Amino acid sequence: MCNNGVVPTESPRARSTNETRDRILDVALDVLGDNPDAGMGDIASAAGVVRRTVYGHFPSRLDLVRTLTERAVTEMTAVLTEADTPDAEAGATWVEFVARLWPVAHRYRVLLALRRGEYGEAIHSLLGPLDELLADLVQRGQDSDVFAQHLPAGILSQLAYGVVFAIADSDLSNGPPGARAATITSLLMLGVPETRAIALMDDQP
Amino acid sequence: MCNNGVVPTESPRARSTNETRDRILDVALDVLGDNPDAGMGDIASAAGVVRRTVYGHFPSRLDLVRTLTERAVTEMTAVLTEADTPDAEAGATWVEFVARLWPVAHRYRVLLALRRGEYGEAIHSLLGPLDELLADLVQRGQDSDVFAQHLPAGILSQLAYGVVFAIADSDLSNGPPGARAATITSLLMLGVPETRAIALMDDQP
DNA sequence: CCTTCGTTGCACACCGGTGTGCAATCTACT
DNA sequence: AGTAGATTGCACACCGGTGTGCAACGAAGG
Repeated sequence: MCNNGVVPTESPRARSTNETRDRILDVALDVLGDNPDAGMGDIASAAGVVRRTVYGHFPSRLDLVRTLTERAVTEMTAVLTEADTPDAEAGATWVEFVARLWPVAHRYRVLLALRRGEYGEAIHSLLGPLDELLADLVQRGQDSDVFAQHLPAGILSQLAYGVVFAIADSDLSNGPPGARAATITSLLMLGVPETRAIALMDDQP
Repeated sequence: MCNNGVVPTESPRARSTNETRDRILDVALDVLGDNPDAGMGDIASAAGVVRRTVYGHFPSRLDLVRTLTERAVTEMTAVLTEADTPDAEAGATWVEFVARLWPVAHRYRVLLALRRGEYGEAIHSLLGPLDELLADLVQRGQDSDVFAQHLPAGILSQLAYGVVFAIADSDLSNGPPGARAATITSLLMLGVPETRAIALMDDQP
């Protein structure tokens, strides 16, 4: 146990272990993204591993999903804080946010389907804090008359980033057209006029 | 077999049969709406009938779902044709359409969840013709510069009435606020300016 | 060398939902 | 009364996914 360096250099043994664990998580996102009802066996096969091994890392299917969700929340929260410069105009912040969110939403598109059903409760609770941050952003936009007030911020934020996931989960999920569609659609839903929305998007390509 | 009247008066025997059949369908919408993964047993119980009886009317679960979908398509198509007066402005037609569509979308909200998964293909194919009608309406709106053209009509129509179902499936699905939220949100997505959208809604309350 | 630990390949039990078979029952119609 | 048809209450087989147990293998690490 010689851990002299400042960095907690993991033993090559543990590193290999974490690699398979991460690979399982990555491939699970992929497989479940295509078929949310895929079984542990399908995930294991796709990861080049035996079903039993998956259970070695994740005692139950719920554990797998929960870990996936935690990752998603972490990444999305990071994306939001990166994009959120409190003194900036809310519309510009939103554009920045969706641009960074897009690839993440595409990776975690499975959560849209898993939100309902068995794991819905677990997922929803993990998503809670992020929802609040989002609602705050929309609220700021409404306070500064950048976003419309036809709906309360809590609901409007849900709809706006719900549609981003919906588009990320649809056929046109690939490439810039999808990202652009998601951005402008959500902006319109937030009450940003079309001309203004387009201007915002062209500011930060 | 005395069928003298002009109306094909069904024998009270067959009528009673159809009643249970219809009750199963109605209650299935309700049960599946709350839990899309509910089994045939749950539906049977809720309908005050034994599981075996359900299989008497619908040989397989797929048959049940298909029948439900066919009903939905029929009702929604009717709603669309009622609201569609080809010479009217597209925005007003859309408002009229969503207003009539709302209760139907709420009843058939389960289709949103069932769209993915096993029955997705069957549902999607049945929904095809309706999708085309919807795309046509949106196209007309775009041609007359009432709807924005940031997205092709086929995609925009999907998003616009997808959000109606999404709201009908959400918590605020009950009462006028939900219907109003769905109408204005979809209008905004279609590129109708907020002030114009509100004016349209107030025209036909 | 020998231990440790992740991985493997079986095995198994369990569960829940699906769909079927069949005799019994009840009710409406003849 | 007798019959046809819907409903019932079991029974059963089947399937697929879940989660566990255990012996064996194989490579890193002391």
